[in-house]
Amino acid sequence: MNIYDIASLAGVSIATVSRVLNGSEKVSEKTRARVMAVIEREQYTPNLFARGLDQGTIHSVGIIVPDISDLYMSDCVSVLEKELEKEGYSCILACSGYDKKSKAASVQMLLDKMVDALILVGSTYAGDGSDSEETDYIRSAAEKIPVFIVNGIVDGRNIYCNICNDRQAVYEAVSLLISHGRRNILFMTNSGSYSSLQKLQGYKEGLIRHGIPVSEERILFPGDRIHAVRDYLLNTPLPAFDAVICTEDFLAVGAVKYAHARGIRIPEDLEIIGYNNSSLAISCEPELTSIDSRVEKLCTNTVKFLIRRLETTDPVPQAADFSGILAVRQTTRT
Amino acid sequence: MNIYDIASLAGVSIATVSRVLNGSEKVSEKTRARVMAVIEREQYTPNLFARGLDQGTIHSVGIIVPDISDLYMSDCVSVLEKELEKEGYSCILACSGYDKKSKAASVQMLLDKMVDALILVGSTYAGDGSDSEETDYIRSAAEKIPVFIVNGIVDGRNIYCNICNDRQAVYEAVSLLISHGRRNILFMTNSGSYSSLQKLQGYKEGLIRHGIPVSEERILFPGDRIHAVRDYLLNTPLPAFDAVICTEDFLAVGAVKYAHARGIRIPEDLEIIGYNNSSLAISCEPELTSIDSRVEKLCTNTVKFLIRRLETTDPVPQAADFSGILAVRQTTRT
DNA sequence: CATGTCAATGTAAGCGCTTACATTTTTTGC
DNA sequence: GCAAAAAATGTAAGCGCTTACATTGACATG
Repeated sequence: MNIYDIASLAGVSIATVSRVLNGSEKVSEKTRARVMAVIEREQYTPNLFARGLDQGTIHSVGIIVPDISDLYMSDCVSVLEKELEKEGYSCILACSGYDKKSKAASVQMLLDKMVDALILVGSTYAGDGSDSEETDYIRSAAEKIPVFIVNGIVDGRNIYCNICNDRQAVYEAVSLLISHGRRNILFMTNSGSYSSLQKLQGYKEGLIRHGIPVSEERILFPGDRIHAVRDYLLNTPLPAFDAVICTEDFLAVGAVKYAHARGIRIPEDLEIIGYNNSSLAISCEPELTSIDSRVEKLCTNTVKFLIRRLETTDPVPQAADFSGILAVRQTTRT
Repeated sequence: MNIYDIASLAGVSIATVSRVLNGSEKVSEKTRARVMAVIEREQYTPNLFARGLDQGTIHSVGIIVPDISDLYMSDCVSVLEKELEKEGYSCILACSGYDKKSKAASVQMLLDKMVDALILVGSTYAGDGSDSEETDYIRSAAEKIPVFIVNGIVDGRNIYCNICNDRQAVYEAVSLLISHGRRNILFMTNSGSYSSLQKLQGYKEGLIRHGIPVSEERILFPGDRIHAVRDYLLNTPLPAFDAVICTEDFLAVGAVKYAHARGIRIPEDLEIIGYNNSSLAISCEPELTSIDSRVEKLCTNTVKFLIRRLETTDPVPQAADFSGILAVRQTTRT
């Protein structure tokens, strides 16, 4: 069943059917009704590829996430999909994994699918200083279609970033803990991503601003050496540390677990702050105080930028950042 | 840059370029090399829509999940995407929400996108008995393209289901608890989905087989009445219940929380079993014993069925079921 | 009543590919 | 060295749309 069939059934030309389909004005009410009736009756839907061939787009965008099982990323995808659907775009999902090679492969795969734009969730690893090498595949994709990054920064033409101001958020978290009398605050992270670095930066600034020296041994990377960190948390006599800021809620849950194992009271003897304010934060015991990284805001704004970029000629900001918000629960004092 | 450009740059006809592109045998090595060189140099990728127009497919499948933020579903999508990508199919994701209307809308949306098949994750609600009405939109989609269901059952032509034998898994969990001397086992669920009903069935069968009467007041639906359930768990004097089987890990985490609040010892006084063996199960304290619902197996098999259905004429089973496996951790005795 | 306007509709040329069929070139057997 | 077979390549007809441009016919104007 194609446009010719519909045309002959309705006794009009294909051009008229096409006009009805596309809501063009130049059709009399009478014919429009007749054609619509046939379309309805036959349950006709136009062939998307034919339309795409003519127009160069089928209104799809590629979304790349390293790991869709990650709570933060699935939250992002959830919001992105909802917003894009509203605008008539479909989402082609690619789970890239974390290494550069496979990310680049996912980008290429989506480019081949002729998506109108690319959304990358989660920042690139910038920790090793080879930032420019890490992101060259992004820049090269951006030569063809606009690229939008949620929670990461890559600069370049046709690349648009939306980030949560993690540095500021952690800075404020540190300040809060210090106002509670904490002096020995640990920082725990498991990645060298752009946002993790920002968080670390906020941590350091927070300490320094309050005259507390930064000690490298209070910065923990369980990803690298899970056992060392475990031993540290289980065996270091208090109050060698009296608070922990984690860059992921699940790290905070881990910290809670070790503290419980030692009989440390939370939040009296130890305050713990997680990150992302995920569902984990409210389903564990005690409920986690956590920094809300504004997923909803970041993602709706990303789609706003995307639509503006694709469908208007209005200028689109290269970057937007939003402030994190501390959701206070049971692992910090009030 | 299109196939004509490549053809003239390489000094051949477009048919030859097309043959090179599609790996057809009838091209001499010499010309193939020459054409490939030009393709490479110009970074040419064929227009997918043109190809799709001719062949009627661009090798995409629609995946519908009620909520991608749900751990179970994102796990499914992760596996599905990985497997489909291997086979050269891309995934168009739709987050449908839970109600029938919007599920039907998502189905229609993906049908319009001309996907080759549909994968529905999570069962339909069959709890109200109106199963046939609930699933008619699935059957009508199945008239056009094959539909694959992960963890749910809808029967009909061109519909293929992969499920975890939840009934059996819960039956075995109940048996285990009874072998530990438990008699007052609660069952907690938050949905009326097909799989929840199966779990409930397994629960009842387990009790009956061991001569324990089924008591309706031991079957809890926090979704319906969260406060009533909360009160029950917080105030009912033990040993009115001595074990809980939950149809979701997060329900189990909630149960742990209430038990801790009362100072109930786990697993000595109360054993708790969760479901899905999610990352939640290992990140909480104590770690949850949980029923593994075989997501990996279900999803890889779904893709296996799908590929066989789309690319061969071999018959494909209408349904496959796999057994759940109990992952024993700290919330049950050993 | 001839003519110009304008709204409604139709005609046909792409969009960039694949592929059946036609044509040319190479190989093979004698 | 030639005919026939085989291999390589080319030509052109779609695939199902959109849309610029052409045509038609109704109506108003002088």
